[in-house]
Amino acid sequence: MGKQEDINELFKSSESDVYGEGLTPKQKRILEAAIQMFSEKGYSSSSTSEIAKRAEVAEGTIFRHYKTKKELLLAIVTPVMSNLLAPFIIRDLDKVLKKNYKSYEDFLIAIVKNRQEFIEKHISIVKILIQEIPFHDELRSQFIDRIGKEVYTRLEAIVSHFQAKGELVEMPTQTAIRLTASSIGGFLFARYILLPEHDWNDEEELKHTIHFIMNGMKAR
Amino acid sequence: MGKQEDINELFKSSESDVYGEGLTPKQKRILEAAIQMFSEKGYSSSSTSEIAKRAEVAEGTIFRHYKTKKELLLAIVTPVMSNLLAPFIIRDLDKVLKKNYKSYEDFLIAIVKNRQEFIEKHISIVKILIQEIPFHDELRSQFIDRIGKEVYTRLEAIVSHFQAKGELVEMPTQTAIRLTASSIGGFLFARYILLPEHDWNDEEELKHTIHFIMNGMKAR
DNA sequence: AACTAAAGTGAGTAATCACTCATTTTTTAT
DNA sequence: ATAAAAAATGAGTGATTACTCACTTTAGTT
Repeated sequence: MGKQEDINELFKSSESDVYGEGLTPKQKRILEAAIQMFSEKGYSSSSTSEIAKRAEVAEGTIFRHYKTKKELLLAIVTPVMSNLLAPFIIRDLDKVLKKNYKSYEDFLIAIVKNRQEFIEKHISIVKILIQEIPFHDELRSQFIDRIGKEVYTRLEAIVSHFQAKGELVEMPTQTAIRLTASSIGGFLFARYILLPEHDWNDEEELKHTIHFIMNGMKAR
Repeated sequence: MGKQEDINELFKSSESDVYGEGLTPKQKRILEAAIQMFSEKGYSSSSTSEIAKRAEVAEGTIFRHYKTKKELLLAIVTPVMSNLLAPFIIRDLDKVLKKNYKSYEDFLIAIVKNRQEFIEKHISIVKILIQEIPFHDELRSQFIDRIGKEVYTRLEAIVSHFQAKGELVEMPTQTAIRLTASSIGGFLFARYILLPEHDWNDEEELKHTIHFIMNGMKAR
């Protein structure tokens, strides 16, 4: 059904390659098994002993690589958190906007298609992230401080940019961002979490969704 | 901060008054403690022993009233699930629509204000419901079969009604419902879950949100 | 007051939990 | 080939888990 996670690509090394460059085969199996279990049963209903069993590895091996169970969770979830919203964190955003996107609509289409690919590829981990964020302070503060605020700042700039061009109606940028994000987030949520088995026409739905946003906020 | 749950009102009796009419004082304290803990730490990270401690009750008392821990969860969550979407399940919907709401906009304003009150009152339990639905088959199937489908049918009728009046642009009703629900759900999510501490101007936000929906889907 | 049913108790149960560590196996460097 | 380092093991740890049960207390009825 869903595509397999590409463990190698996502977990290569956290920041630079200061940390070890590769993963042990068994370490990979541990991550795969943990991702499976966490997304199926939730973090705290998943026992390390069953993760070990699924990975066909001794339980001790898990704790050789990850000091605690929570560290294992963070190792899984942190890289997607960083990459999920990465496209929003760009230098010289203003130049990029002027060059690449002549309308808010173009910008939205590009960003959604791009993020949809990513989500599709890492849907299990995205699920875990969404599920566990409310219960782990480290996760929440990491998300809000490091990612959320930065992304929000960029989005503010983008919306202001197109408002100044007279393309979007004047309303608090905060509200504009919320409405845009809700519409797109609502689509992705319905598409991948609520009714993933439904027979979706992605192209068509995306078109409707973005037209809806544009009409809803169009300056007239 | 948040308002207290009104245990008495919500848990009076499941269906008719066939079941016992009231709750023991200790039973009430158990429910209050469990709601608190489940919403703070999640269902499976909450132990029955700590629930008992918070309720100042012997652990055995919990199991006198609820055979299992999961039965306790269902006792908490089922009544809000029923009441949350109850206003959508109305007989003679068409008459109600024609009499009470002359536009889709009026309908939306009424329904959102009504549901916002309910969510505000029972926000902890709504959180629990959202958190636990993915992990409990009984919950999910109950929600989809008994509530979801019925509500969806009504919404379909409502959207068709206003499309026929020429008020809404022609698009698949499914898509129209999704877009409407995303916009409103996005507001409620931001308002009560993502940034509950933010200084919200509810009236203003609601106005923007509904204008956004109306413009986005207006027939022109 | 006497009887009954329901409510409440808390010590006890087996199972499971995350995690440790002494030891063995495998990989790497020389 | 040999030594050193890293990876892997699995039996064992005390703590905690959901749940039971024989028993006591409370509430309601006559």
